[in-house]
Amino acid sequence: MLAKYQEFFTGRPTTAIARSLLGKQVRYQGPDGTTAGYIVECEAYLGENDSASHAFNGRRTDYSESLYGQPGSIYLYQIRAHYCFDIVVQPAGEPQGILLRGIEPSRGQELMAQHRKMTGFNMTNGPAKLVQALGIHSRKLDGQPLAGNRLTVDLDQFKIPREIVTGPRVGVNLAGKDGQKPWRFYVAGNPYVSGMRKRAMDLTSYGWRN
DNA sequence: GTCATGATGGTCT
DNA sequence: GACCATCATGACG
Repeated sequence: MLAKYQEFFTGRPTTAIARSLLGKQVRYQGPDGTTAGYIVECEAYLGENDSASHAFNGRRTDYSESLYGQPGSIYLYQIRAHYCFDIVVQPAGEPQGILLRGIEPSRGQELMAQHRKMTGFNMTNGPAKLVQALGIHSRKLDGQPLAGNRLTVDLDQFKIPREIVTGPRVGVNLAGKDGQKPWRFYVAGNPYVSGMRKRAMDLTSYGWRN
């Protein structure tokens, strides 16, 4: 199982891995129940040469150490009063990652609403929102492998996007070298994509082919 | 429904 | 002491 994850998260450009992550399912088995959702939005961070990456110019500290770990492991970090969740990709020592920015709840919606104290699309349409909705509120899982973990990604059961939209990443320094690079990917029309305009939402199919 | 603003906590120099 | 891969709110149209 571990081998399957390592294979999926290596061997192709990180942008290609990010695209193929759309429609896969994230699942977390928390103490109060299981929550899950389909990935509808993510961003690629390309490591030492990416001005928006935590590892830009080879920066390496205890804080971001897990970004340098095995492919298919968890990079869980804090930004202001919130937690965000990256999947580490590429061989160990190559600090690239994919930030999950939006999921469409598929299981444990009531639990998510409790965690978020909110309902509807606002529950999971942002990187810190989805982490909170799943029920994660610490960095305990930082550095652990996804394979066999209580926080994991299901690579076998997935939905297929009708169309994938590409654009500049959110919240990064636009003036930086790679600030405008089109390394954000999302399912066109899905209402759980962060910042999705209401008129752009496809409320019939949510942007899926199946 | 769109936009600007302030709160927020930990890390790094 | 500055910097942030953010979020919720409240003002406007």
